[in-house]
Amino acid sequence: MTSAPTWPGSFGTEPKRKKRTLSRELIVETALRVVDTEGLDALNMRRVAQELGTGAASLYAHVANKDELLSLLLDRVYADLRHPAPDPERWREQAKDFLRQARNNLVAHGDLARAAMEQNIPTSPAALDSAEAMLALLRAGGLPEQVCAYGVDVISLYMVATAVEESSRTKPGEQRGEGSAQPYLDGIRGFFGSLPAERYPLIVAMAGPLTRNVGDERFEFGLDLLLDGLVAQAGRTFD
Amino acid sequence: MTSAPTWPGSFGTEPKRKKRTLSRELIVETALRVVDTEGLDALNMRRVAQELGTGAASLYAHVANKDELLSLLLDRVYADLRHPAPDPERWREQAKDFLRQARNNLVAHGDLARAAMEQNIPTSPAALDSAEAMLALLRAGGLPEQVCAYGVDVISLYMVATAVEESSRTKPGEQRGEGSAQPYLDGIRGFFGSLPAERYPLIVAMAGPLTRNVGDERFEFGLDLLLDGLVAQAGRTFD
DNA sequence: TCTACTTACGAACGCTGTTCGTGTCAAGTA
DNA sequence: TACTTGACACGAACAGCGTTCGTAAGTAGA
Repeated sequence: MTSAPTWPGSFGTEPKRKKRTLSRELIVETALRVVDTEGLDALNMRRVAQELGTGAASLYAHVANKDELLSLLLDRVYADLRHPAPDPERWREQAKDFLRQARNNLVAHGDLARAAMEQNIPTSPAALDSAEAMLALLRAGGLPEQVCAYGVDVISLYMVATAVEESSRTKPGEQRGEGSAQPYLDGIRGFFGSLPAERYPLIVAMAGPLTRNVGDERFEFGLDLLLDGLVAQAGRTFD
Repeated sequence: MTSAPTWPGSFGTEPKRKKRTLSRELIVETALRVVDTEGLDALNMRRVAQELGTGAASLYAHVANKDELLSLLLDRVYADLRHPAPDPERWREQAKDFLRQARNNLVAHGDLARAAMEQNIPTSPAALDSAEAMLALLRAGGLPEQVCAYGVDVISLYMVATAVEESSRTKPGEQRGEGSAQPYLDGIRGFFGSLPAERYPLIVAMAGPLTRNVGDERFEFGLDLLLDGLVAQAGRTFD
């Protein structure tokens, strides 16, 4: 097919094509989708730009750099949390529910948790809301201020660390499900069991318990451990 | 100065220069030095090769890739740990000593802890030795098998996570010391204090306790919390 | 001496984050 | 209406990084 000739400056020239419109929110949502489907390591400026039908350089009008994009991603995810109204009679169960929620929320985005590990101090709006909510629950439980202050740190570290741990057991972009970690843990179990027993008697003997994978049992164990341990610090003094 | 002419194949030819000799151990030690002085982000194959007076490609005869180098680095660091002989009468104090040792050992290498976060299951010789030692201590305390199995996971996560947290408060390559985290925490304290009190009443009111920085108090708090909490799980049943 | 294997390592490749320079568009002003 | 300014869009290019490929050198064994 022969293309029609183009006449410069002729009457009725076709109007210039409108530039596409980006926004910070659009970029963040797109980046989150990339992480969800392909994992954190697949997230790069070109990949996000490709999804948006533009070039990587275009993103820099809206986000300073990739680090900022990651911060925005995390804040976006933390914004999905619902904060309970503290009830002194039920603070403990509320705390556990909230932490389950927080962890599931983070785990739902696969290995994004790895980025969360590097930004543990809450500085963004949603993360601060989350920290405030957790503090409120611990205070509702009547724990002393300093115990709550240190406690919220320990608890947060645990929550994020377990999310990282969980994500390392599934493939990037893969949805976490009942058996998603099983193949990995089976492999570890086999590895533990095959170690030389004279050097690692306990690991070999306990390969099964070490790699036990029953729903959220491991996380729940940690929650009880943390809260029992926290309550036990109520009488602690600080110089 | 006019250079002396070079005669090909002449008598008394100067012997060929000997190729330098690398080794996996040398590469690991060099990489560790780079991390110690410049931080984890400065660690790359070219940087290590430069320190060794060679090219990055040379390293690949000894390490498969950068990931393997990181694994070797961590194993190298874990190898510095001394493992206590468990004493049932003192298992708890021994556990705390061991964890202090493990954390200080990791923290001594600055932000290398971030790499440790991504390899939480012990698979290398030294890490396995460490896990075995920790298990031995918990078992010496008479705790049930499954409690020890899950406990060693929680404790390990906490130890590594706090090392990561610690490293995020000092500059890469900077030695951790008494006041190294103070400027950072002062900044956070100021930030917390300046937040809108109607949205964040507890964070604003507790800015001081939240950013309290007294020696290893925060870590020690976590140790007691964890061990108290662990002991409290002794009677727990698992389906 | 020759062969085979191991190690050493430069050049080059693909990928990633980011900057620079140019173009486009919209709003405001004269 | 024409011009100016600022914000946004975005290709080309740059520097840096992990890694591979091909070639060279050294060593051990036959």
